[in-house]
This record gives sequence, C-alpha cells and structure tokens, in this order.
Amino acid sequence: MLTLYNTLTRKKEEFQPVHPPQVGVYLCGPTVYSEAHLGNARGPVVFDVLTRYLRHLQYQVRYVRNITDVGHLESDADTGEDKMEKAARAARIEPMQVAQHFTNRYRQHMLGLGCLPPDIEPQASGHIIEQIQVIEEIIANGLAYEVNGSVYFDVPKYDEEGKRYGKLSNRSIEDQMANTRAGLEGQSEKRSPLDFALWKKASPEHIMRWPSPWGEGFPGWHLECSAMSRKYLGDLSDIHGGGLDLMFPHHECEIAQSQGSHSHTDEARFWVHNNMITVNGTKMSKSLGNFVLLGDMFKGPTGPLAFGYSPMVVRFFLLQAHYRSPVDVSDDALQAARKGYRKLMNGLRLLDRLTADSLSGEVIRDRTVAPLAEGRQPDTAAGDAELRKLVADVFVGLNDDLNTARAIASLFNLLRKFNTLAATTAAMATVSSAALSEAVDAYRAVVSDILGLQDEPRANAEELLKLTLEFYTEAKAEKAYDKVDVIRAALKSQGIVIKDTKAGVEWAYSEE
RNA sequence: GGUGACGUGACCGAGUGGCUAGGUAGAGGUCUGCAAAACCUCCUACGGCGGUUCGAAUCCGCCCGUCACCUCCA
Repeated sequence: MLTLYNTLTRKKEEFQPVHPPQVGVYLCGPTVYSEAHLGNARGPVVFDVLTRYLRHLQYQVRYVRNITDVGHLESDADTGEDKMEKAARAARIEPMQVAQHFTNRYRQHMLGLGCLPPDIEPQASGHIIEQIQVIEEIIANGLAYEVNGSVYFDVPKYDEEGKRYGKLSNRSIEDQMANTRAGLEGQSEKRSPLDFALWKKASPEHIMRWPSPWGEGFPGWHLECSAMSRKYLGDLSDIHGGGLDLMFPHHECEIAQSQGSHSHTDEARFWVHNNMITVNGTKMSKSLGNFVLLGDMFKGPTGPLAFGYSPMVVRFFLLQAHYRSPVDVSDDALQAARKGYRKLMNGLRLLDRLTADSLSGEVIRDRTVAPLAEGRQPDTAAGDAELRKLVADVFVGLNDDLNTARAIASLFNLLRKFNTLAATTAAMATVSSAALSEAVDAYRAVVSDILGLQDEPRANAEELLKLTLEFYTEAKAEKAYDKVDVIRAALKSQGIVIKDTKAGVEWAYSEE
C-alpha cells in the first residue's frame, strides 16, 4: 500500500483516492519566461514517477501540469511588471511568443527527461474567465474586497473565521504580522499586509490585460492553480504538489482561495513537496544565478559542471535521492550516477537474454537438469523465495513515500541476483522459470515503466557503419567473397547499400 | 526573530532502537587469449557532549556547523 508524506498533516499517510479508481494530480508548472534549469526539473520528474506508479497500481490518473504564462509580478510589492512582459519587451516580441517559445523548450526538455506529457496542460491565460469566477465567489463569501479596480483576499478575516491561514506552512497569523517586512509597507490599497492580490488593475503600459467586473486587469499570483485545479480535478483533488519553496505563500494562498470560494476545501487531500537542488550546499535559483540550465547541462560543460550529462543520467541522478531530501549537484555525484544508470541498463539487456532462454524451455531444462540424477527435479523453493523477496523489496521502497532511492538500491540487489543466475547453469537451476519470469517482468516494469529509465543508445551509427565498411574493404581485398556477401546482406537489411566506386567504398540508403 | 530541515565511511546517498542499504571510487581474488563485464572478499561510517534503554545513526537535552521558507523562485 502506497504511503505519501502529506505536508498538510506533517506525516506519512496511506494513499486513498477521493473517488477511486480515479486519481487527480496537479503539479504547479513552470513560468515560461526563461529557460528551465535543473531545479525546475525535479518536481516534474518526481511527479512523473508518482503518476506512473499510480497507474501501475491500476488507478485512473488525470495528471494536470499547468503553464504559467501570466500573473507573476516582478517586484516585491503587488505592483510592477509582469515577468512575461518584461521578457517580451527585452526581446521586442509578443508576450505570447515568449510564452510559446519557452513552453516548447520546456516540453522538449521534459520529454527528454522521460517525463510523460501531462493529461492536461492548461495555460493561465486561457482560464481568465474561470479565475474571475473564483474571485466573484470569494467576494460573495465576504473574504475579498475591491479597491481601485484591484481585488485582494482578506487574510485576517479569513483567519477569524477559523480557517487558519498558515495551516500548510505551519505559521500563525500573529507571527506573520509581527514579521512583516518594512519594505513591504506602502501597499496602501491593502487592508492588511498579509492580504494578497486576486486581481490587479492594469496600468496603462501593461500589455497583458483582460476585461473583468473590476475593469481591465490581470489575475493575481496564486489564482490560476486554484481555478484550473478545480476546473479539471474538481473541488477536491487527490494530490497537489510542487517545490518546497512553493509551500508558502503560493500553496498556502491556494488553500485559502479554495476554502474561500464555493469549493470550501483544501483544494487537495495530499500536498506533496519536493526538496531543492543545491550547488555547493546552496539552493539553485534564478535569483542567485547559480543555476544550471537543462539545455547546457545535457551538453556541458556549464557552471559548476565540467562535463555534460545525458537526460537519462540526470533523471537517474535525481531519483537516486528521496524526493524530500535536498540533492547537491557535482561532477563526482553525476559521474557516479552515470555508471549506476548504465549498470541498470545493462541489466535490462541481460533480461532480454534471460527471458529468451526461459521461453525456449528445452534450453533451460537441459542446462539445469543435466547435472542432476535421472528423474530428479531441481529444488527451487529456496531460490524462488529469495528471488521473490528481492522483488518485494523494490516495491517496499516505492510504497514508502515513493522512496526511489530505496527502490533503486533494491533493484541493484535484484540485478546482482540476475547476474549470478545468468553466470552458470548450476545457479540457474536454483530458481523456477515461473519465479524468474515474474522477477524479470518486475525489474522491467519498475525500471522502464515506473522509474521511466530508458536505454539511451550511445553507439554512433555512423562510426559503426564506417567500421563495417573497413571490414568490407578488407574482406574484398582478401577476395573473401563469402564475408563480403554477408556484410553486404547485413547492411542491406538495415536499408543501406554499399557502392564500390573508383574512389573507394561508399554507402547510400537503399532505394528499394 | 518566527517556522522547518539537515549533519552518515574517499564521494554521492538510503536508513522504521537490535538484523549487509545501494551506487561510485579503492584493494585483493575468480573468470578470461588480452580486456571488459559479471561474481566473491575487504575497506563497516554515523558532528560533539551528556541522558533514556539490556541495546541508539535511529529517542531526549545542550552545544557546534550547514541549509531552506518567511519576497518572485521547482
């Protein structure tokens, strides 16, 4: 049974869907005004594994990952220029063009990292009507007020009603009041410094603006997720997540908005937060400038990294730590991860052989039974039990708050067993083909389907072809025509024909 | 200041009071035409000081150190 750590209750809870077998999952997606960095990838990778595992558990998952293309203000105060607009102005293009560009880049990188596309990928700008609707509900409930064409959420009033603003991040409204920064004063429109904007009036120079009951403007920081989560996952979804740094204020505000609207829920039953990626122990972030862009990281070198690392190595690296632990990036750690990843992939190839052998039953039986006396069947009880234990351990890890680090450790133990079995016929005789095939299926399922780790072909086809042509030329020089024919036929089966020209041996794609 | 984490062997990184985490690196060995891979063995650590306990990396206290959130941030 899967347990998940719920930030809302601060403990691990058994996962039960609100409406089984459906499961609604929402991940706060990227703000598409710049290139994604490694830190931006962790949430999507973790939630990709989570949704893959939920599907493996036979749940019908609807996975929503939004695109924030509006609504993030640049300055500390609730005023200032939208990040999209700022980027657009700098590049002298349409804001939507900026959004589209980085959305495309983001999708490309996420696919490379093995993240399956979400079922719904809603854009904030496409849900202005829904957001206005939520604001109207909150106003109707007396928890928001309009000033000068802007609408603010009334945090103190909400808190007075016993809703407890701060329940997610575990902070009291008194403490928050006491710790209000001096720099944040001067937002005269707000009744309380804790209030946050639901709708902001657009200043004349603002490009991204929409009509509303309060005049032309744009939605506030936290509204889109509440509105879109409700639209696609209902009043109460199952799992809502994002980085730890979104817990406050973003997710806290989301809960307030949902409680304050007609939904009257915490928006999601489970609030799940992944920890940060650090560089030399310090959080990777755009503002600190110590980030490693995904595109650069795949090519390398960049920033603190002297080498490039493939997307799958990066994915494996992230999954080797538990999602609630911080992970520090370094060449040492990534190089170790690369070897581990390749080991796991070699295991996948070994399984193809193991399965092929088991399928041709005679081969296995001959090999395994041969050393035994006539008429005796090998005793596989102990071997089978051991194999099944190794498989079970993998799922123990996954079920324990999606502890991929433990699951991977168990996979390596299972892999060692496979390697031992494959080494000798005597070893192979210690397990039944039924138990073996179960274990093989489990390994494949976990590595490929759940952890989403695919083999990355590292061989260069061009180089291999060149090598083959050298053998061809050699064989031809030796007049070893049988070899020549074999090579020619093999290449032809790959759609490639060899052309003997006066200048030398060349190749072309077969036109047949 | 408030809230919350964390300090594990050369490196990364799991650890639910007693049972080998795992990966990488290193040493030795088996196998091998040479290698590689694989397998076996070794290197067996928990910031410090106290306490609870038959027993603590794991619980409690204090101290030292690091980090995150409290402002947009995954």
